[in-house]
Amino acid sequence: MAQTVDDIAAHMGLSVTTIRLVLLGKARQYRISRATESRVREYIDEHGYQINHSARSLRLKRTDTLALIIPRLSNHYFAYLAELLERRCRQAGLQLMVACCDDSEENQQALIDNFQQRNVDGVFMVPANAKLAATAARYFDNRLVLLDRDFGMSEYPVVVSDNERAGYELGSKLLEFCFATQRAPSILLLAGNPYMPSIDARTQGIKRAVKEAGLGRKNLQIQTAPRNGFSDGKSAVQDFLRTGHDLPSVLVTSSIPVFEGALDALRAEGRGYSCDQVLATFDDNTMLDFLPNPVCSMRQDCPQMIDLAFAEMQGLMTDHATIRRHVSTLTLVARNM
Amino acid sequence: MAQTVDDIAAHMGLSVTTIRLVLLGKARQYRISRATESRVREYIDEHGYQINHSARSLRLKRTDTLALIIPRLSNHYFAYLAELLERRCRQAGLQLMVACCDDSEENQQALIDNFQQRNVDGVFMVPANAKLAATAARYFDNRLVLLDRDFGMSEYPVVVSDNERAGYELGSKLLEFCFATQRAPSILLLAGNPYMPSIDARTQGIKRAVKEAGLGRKNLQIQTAPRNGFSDGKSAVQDFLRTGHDLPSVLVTSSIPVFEGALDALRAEGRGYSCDQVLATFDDNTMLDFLPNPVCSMRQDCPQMIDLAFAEMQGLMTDHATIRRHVSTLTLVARNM
DNA sequence: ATGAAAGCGCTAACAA
DNA sequence: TTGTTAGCGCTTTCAT
Repeated sequence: MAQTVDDIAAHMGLSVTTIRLVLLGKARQYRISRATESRVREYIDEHGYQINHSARSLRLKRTDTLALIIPRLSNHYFAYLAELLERRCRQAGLQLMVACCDDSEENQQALIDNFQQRNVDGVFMVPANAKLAATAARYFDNRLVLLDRDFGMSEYPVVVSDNERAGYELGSKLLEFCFATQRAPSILLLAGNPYMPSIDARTQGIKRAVKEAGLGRKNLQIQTAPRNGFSDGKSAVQDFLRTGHDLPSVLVTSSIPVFEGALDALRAEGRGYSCDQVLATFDDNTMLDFLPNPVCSMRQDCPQMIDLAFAEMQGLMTDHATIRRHVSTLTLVARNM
Repeated sequence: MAQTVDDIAAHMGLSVTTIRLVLLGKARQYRISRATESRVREYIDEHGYQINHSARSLRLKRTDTLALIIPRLSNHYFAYLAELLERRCRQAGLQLMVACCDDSEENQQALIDNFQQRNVDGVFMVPANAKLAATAARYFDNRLVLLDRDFGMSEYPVVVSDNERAGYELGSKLLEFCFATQRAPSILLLAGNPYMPSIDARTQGIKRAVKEAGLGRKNLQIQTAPRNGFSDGKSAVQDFLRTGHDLPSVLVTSSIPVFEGALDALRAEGRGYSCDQVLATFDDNTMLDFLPNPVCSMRQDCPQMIDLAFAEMQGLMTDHATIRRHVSTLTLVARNM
């Protein structure tokens, strides 16, 4: 263990106050004599001093620590959010603790308990459901910012993407492409966990695009899956093919992991899959640029989302700012089309 | 703030010891009367109790917290390591703090200072250089496990992949494929930051494969870049093409971000790039399955690496275990070849 | 079978 | 211009 302020004071025959004022750089400003100040500075330069954060936290009832609860880091979207938020926190002198709940409600509750015990100053979270968000708000005295999923609770600040509009734009673009290239305007949407507001909004957006194009329900087939992972995409495709359906012109997935699982299954099953198959997904990935197919993706503006979320948190930690709902715009990225 | 043990004791007219013994489940085992125990249990069930971790840490000089320092989370390899380690720590009742140093030595030093002040019990890190590893070992009383990069310091436990052998296997496979498909046996290696031991080992492995195949230096061209990011891959390709070289049959990259940058540039520049271009990279990505080219990758065994690393840390935190160097084996994954 | 008290290292209020 | 002290909530040791 490093030296404490008491140690230094004792060794130098001074009081803790004197040492502390020098340490805080308040020496000149307040009252310490030049001589004393430089003596202390020298001693510290030589022997070093590292503050004990546990003690400071106990005293101040503040840990300068924030938490981020996400489903998983192996999903690039969440990893990128985590990277951006970690950097932002660090720049502000705060420590970020990242934890994954694997989309399990029990895990998320356990994490909330844990972060409460560890006295984190505030929490960013991708809520598993509305109830957990409410619990977290109570535990953390409303220093809570919700990310990615909007359960419609106006009591807490939330930062989401405009998923309905994204679905609409994506759907419109895809149908337009079908008409332009003499493809049948038929879409298969693989939706992981339709109970999540973000996934549902995306679905609704696509439905609206189909409807406004004057098309009907046979032009849009929807295959749902319990979650948003690789295996969900895979089994969704398998389930779809098993029913004897032909593959529609366009395949849309609700997230990158679902996209990967779906393509994996498609390539294995074969059945009419080729480079002509139009692919589309929500979220983005550089590798999509390199596929031979026509590929379309809706990219979320992660830097903006994190900026907004962090600003909200800063508001909550200082003045009790107004609670706001931020909706960030997605960008359509089209390749080979 | 939640209730403290003192609060509960005061409210119930008991002493803190009594409350604590019940809380710890040592009531029966020790001496508390059944009546008292159930009274206390009821009270706690009703009013709840969350331990104050700051106070506990101060007293015990132990935070039950570990740190992980990696270059960045937007690289899937590191994100996956982080996810696995976070889960492993959580299962052991420990908190993991993940921080990104962006491959900057100053950032890494700052993070080491920060984690020292926060009294973390141990640190996992991808060292930027040998000196920083030594510093960290001093700061954290040797509770340090190095990951991914082996600077040859036998004093500290380290978990790495067998990069030389991976390079050799990858090189051999690629040359073999060239012969089998009547391609000229020529390789271009794009190596991000050749000063990193892992990258250097990969390079040496490929060199050995070329040599053992009876080929010479004109069969292996190496273009280096300062780091291992997207822009490095991009500029490496641009630099290579600018010198008027033709693109060799095989393009190998030292990491996925370099791969992405390289392909991005290739597709833009055009010059002889097609689906016939053989591609290869270290590290793995599901999307590689979907490229039309012959693609080869060397996949690291992240779960095993994290198991080994965590076991080492547990050793360091209990008995002072022997310092070990773990070398994990990579798996070759070939597509369309 | 239960209680009291010291002390971890820091901060802030109050003395001198 | 500098010093003293209480107390944050917990754990541990020693008394009753």
